[in-house]
Amino acid sequence: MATMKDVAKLANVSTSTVSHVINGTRFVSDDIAKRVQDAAQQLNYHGPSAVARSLKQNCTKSIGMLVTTSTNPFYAEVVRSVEQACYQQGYNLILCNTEGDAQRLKRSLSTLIERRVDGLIMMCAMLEGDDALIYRRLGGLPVVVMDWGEVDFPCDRIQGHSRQGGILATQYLIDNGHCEIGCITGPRNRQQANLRYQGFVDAMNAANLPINPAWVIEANFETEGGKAAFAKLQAQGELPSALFVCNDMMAIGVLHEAQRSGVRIPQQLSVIGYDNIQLAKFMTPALTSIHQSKARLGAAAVNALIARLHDPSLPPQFMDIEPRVIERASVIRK
Amino acid sequence: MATMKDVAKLANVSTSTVSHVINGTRFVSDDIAKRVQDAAQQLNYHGPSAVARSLKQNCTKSIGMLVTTSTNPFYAEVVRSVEQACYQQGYNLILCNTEGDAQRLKRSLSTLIERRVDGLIMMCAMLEGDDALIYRRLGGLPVVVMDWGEVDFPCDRIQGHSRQGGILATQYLIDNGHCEIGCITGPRNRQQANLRYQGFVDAMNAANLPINPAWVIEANFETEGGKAAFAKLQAQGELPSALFVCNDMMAIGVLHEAQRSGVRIPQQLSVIGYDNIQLAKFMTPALTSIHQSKARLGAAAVNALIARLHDPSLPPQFMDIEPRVIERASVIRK
DNA sequence: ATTGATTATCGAAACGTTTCGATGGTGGTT
DNA sequence: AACCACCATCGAAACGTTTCGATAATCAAT
Repeated sequence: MATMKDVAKLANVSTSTVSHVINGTRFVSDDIAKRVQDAAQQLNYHGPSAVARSLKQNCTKSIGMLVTTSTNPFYAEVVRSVEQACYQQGYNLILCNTEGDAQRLKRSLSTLIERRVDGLIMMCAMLEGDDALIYRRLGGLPVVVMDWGEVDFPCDRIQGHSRQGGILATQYLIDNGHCEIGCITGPRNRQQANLRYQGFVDAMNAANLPINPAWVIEANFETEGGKAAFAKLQAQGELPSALFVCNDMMAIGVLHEAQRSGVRIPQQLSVIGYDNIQLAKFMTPALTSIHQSKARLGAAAVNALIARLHDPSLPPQFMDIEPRVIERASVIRK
Repeated sequence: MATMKDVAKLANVSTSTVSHVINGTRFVSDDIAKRVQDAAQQLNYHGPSAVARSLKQNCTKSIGMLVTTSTNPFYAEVVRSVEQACYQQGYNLILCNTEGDAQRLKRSLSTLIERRVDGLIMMCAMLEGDDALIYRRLGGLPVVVMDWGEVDFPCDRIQGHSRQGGILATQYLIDNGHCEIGCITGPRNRQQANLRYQGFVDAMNAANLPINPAWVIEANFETEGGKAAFAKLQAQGELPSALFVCNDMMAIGVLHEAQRSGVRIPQQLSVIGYDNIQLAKFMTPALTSIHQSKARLGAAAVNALIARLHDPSLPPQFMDIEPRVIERASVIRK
């Protein structure tokens, strides 16, 4: 692959001149510029090597993203919007799945650091205990955290406004005349999962409705988990009249299991989900859900990162994206 | 960030020695090794800069992937398996969405080349006409194509065995006693879409069944497209007794629209999808589908790429992944 | 004529590694 | 004592850029 040197030699100018012509970074007389262009063309020179450039400029114009599983539709949509924002800002995205594996998270983090990404977006469970020492390695690398967990290193945070979302969902059920409301939560040790549940509690309390502990089930944010949770709920006897399921994937599992066991939704049981993934509207019945803009989440993360690149002294930023209810067919007025 | 030079200075050895100690690339006496380790620790040195290393070694240990939309569940699963394979082989994945935009494809391709990725995986519609000139830029960069389209530059190809899959799906419907079979295809200018349709035609012909052109509808592989296609089908009058929908996303649209307009599936209409995306089993009714292993597709692509890196003289490779029927509840025996 | 400002170009160092051909020291063989 | 082989380490060049200070030429003002 041809280099600037080659071009310079052929055009009989110095490499610096080539660099300036290619980048348009300072004035070069017309005929020399042309000579350089021609030489470049002739040698099939295509773009300065980003790796050499990065070495010299000490910045790679790339950002790393750690995500639990990029196939989860919610994550997938966020990843996509992150990539989109990167593209618009001239950055590239290096994507790493952790699959919930601490070892893999550590190794991926290390390679991202070695690759000298300019910043990091983390949307995955974080390391705890001794493993967390690895964050010391970051050495001032800007990080945006998009998910649960307390973090003991300085970073920016972008989140859905989960507590408010939980309230919104529950209130919506209440407003539709439901009093017996259950909740299928995500893993409660994850902050966002817990906040959604807290929102549920808040709304129930505010409405003076009792919470039946048998109707509160902790699951894993996966479809299978939702399925299992519903089976468990059903095995216990009496069903509530409505269910706040803390993400759409679990809600899909609930819908499926309900249908399988002859419980009609929404006639016998109303269900509201959370995340409003793209497929929610195509479920039968179409899933009522709490929408949080994945596009805004992703864009906000990238923007926060880049803002910090420009001014590393910025105080840690927190940003919540407002949720709202999307009414569809899985909740019935009682 | 500390460099090898710094470590070398502190440990009073040459940078080359540091390099060898860090990489374990040749014997170094114990005490010197220790001195180096200590110095590294003290300076908080973490890993050689991949960018400097890449510059010197002329290989980046990273591969680029161009994909139409990473949120599409099928693509998402393939991307994930690609990333997984990369991780296992010590590579990183730079992901770029094209969103079906030729301009964006071109720009992404350019930056990937400038970044000197070691190889490229393309799972997106390709450029045509003048734009295709850009492939000349590749200059010997190994490319694996995972999708439709004739390609006029040398590359490896990994694909689902779409024609066979189409036959499989159709034959399954026939085996279940269906004679009036329709087909909702993807965009026929895409090779894979067309092959699936061809498989449909093959199987129908082989069984001496007539193909009713009114029951063959071309759509766009999206949920909305499936929905629209079904609406169109229905507007035309008589429905077939079974439908081969050429991907699961469209099948989901069909299921949804059918339910909305009171057509019972599978009682009135059997449906078989294609791809067997993760959510297929959670639809109501659970979607019978043609499975193609996304994990194997992704792994095969990465392996082909890396094989070629090791031996660039390899002849172009073609690889098909075998499809098979996954029986669920959306097809009924007639 | 000298100086100064301006313009057009160049040359060399630097970025952080890896690599390869020295180099100097040690011990064993003749 | 001279030679050789081997070992541990070093030094310098190279990778492909960018950047900054230097240089040379032109022209205007003193």
